[in-house]
Amino acid sequence: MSPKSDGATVTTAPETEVEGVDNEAVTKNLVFVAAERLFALHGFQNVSVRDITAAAGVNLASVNYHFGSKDALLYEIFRRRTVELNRERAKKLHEAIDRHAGNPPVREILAALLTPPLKWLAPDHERRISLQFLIRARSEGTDEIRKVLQTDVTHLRRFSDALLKARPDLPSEEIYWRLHFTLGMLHNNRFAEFDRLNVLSEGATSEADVEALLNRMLAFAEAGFSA
Amino acid sequence: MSPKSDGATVTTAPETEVEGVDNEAVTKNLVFVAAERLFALHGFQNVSVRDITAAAGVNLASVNYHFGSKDALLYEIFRRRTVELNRERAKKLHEAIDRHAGNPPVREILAALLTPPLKWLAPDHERRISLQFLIRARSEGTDEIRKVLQTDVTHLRRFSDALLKARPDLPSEEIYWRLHFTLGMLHNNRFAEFDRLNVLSEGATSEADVEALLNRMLAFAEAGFSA
DNA sequence: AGGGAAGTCTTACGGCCGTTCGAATTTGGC
DNA sequence: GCCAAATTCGAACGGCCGTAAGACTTCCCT
Repeated sequence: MSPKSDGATVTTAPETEVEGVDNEAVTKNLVFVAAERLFALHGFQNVSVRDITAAAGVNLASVNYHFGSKDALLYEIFRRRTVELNRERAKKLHEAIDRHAGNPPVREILAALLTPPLKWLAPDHERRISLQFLIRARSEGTDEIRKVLQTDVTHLRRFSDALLKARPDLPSEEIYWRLHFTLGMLHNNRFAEFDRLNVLSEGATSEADVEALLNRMLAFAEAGFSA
Repeated sequence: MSPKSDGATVTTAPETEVEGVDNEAVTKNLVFVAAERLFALHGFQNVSVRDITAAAGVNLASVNYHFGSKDALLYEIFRRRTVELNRERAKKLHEAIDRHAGNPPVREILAALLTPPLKWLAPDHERRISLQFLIRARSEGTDEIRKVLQTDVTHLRRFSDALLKARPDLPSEEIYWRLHFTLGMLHNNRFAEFDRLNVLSEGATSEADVEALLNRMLAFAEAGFSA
């Protein structure tokens, strides 16, 4: 039987790295990791199922057997990484809310939004490629992914609500627009854009120091919210 | 003979709209306009040569006859629109430089950078679809386009130089990063992102008022540069 | 040890793609 | 009106793609 559309058969957290010893679903993980990397580097349309299975060292039919289709594979990677990233963000946001009696300042809200993805961006972080994947999937994904992005704003609303409370003096539309701008800054962090920036600055900029990049982005965005 | 790789045969400004009456290269223009629209709406990989020629009402072979290949068609659209946009930006920048004795303030530099694309974004502007095309081509384009974007930073350097002069107190790397952030805000202006924003704000935001959007972006970015 | 489920493998089908070719047609100069 | 060049047209070629079918192997449970 084909294990399509289960999502719950693997009970013990199907992480990227195989836990402990070789257990079940080794092939599925190999496909998942290889596909994520290739999609992130070359885009969804430019990577064939044959490319994925060859890079993973598994049989061609593995993608359709374990995920149902190429589209479903993309969607599953997108879903898992999005959930993972948003969980980190939500955790940081709630910590900030608790720390400030339910009404954290703008900078802390933005830090909860930006810190997780920027940490993933670190050169040695195991989720570095995942972040590139997510950025790409946002604009190059399938119709289903695009529909989810446009429809499901529950995660984002947590942050807009917090910002509305932190700056009740601002019109709500102003809050939404500035959040939109901030997200634009974040989503611009693609490898290609960094390369462009490095050429422009003649090597004076480096995205390797993500701590400094985070501080810069926070300072820029916070100032924008204080305008 | 096939008119590949000429670029100079049409001497009288091959604009989108056919000038005066029907002259030469009508088919080429039909293909150009149809391809630009389809690429902007659905992405390069998701639009076939057959889609383009069908939408343009011309023969299938027209793309290869007039442009050489599908890739070359994409590149020509990208090149023409980029030149057009950057010319408007450079004109505004030089006007600002003349107005301020060679050293315009940050806001005027940013206005020169952001005003042209935001004007194109107006609902009734004839370049509205061109801007969407350019934003898409930046991340989904061919290797050649990506190479040009990364290599040719001469246009961008005009703005970074002006910003360096306007804010000599800031470290140069700081200028480059903030310019990078500002461009990220700009490139986030895709239809899909506007839709998402509209859902989040429950209709409170509207991208139709590009004048207001420009002012918001300028205020945000200028504040970011003043941080 | 047996048997069924789960997974892997080879192979190939049908389809859409970009591109090309040669013929047909139109255009422009004389 | 003629001829040559430019353009348009119909048709097809070769190729890569996602997916499925069916045989085969491995694993696990009783």
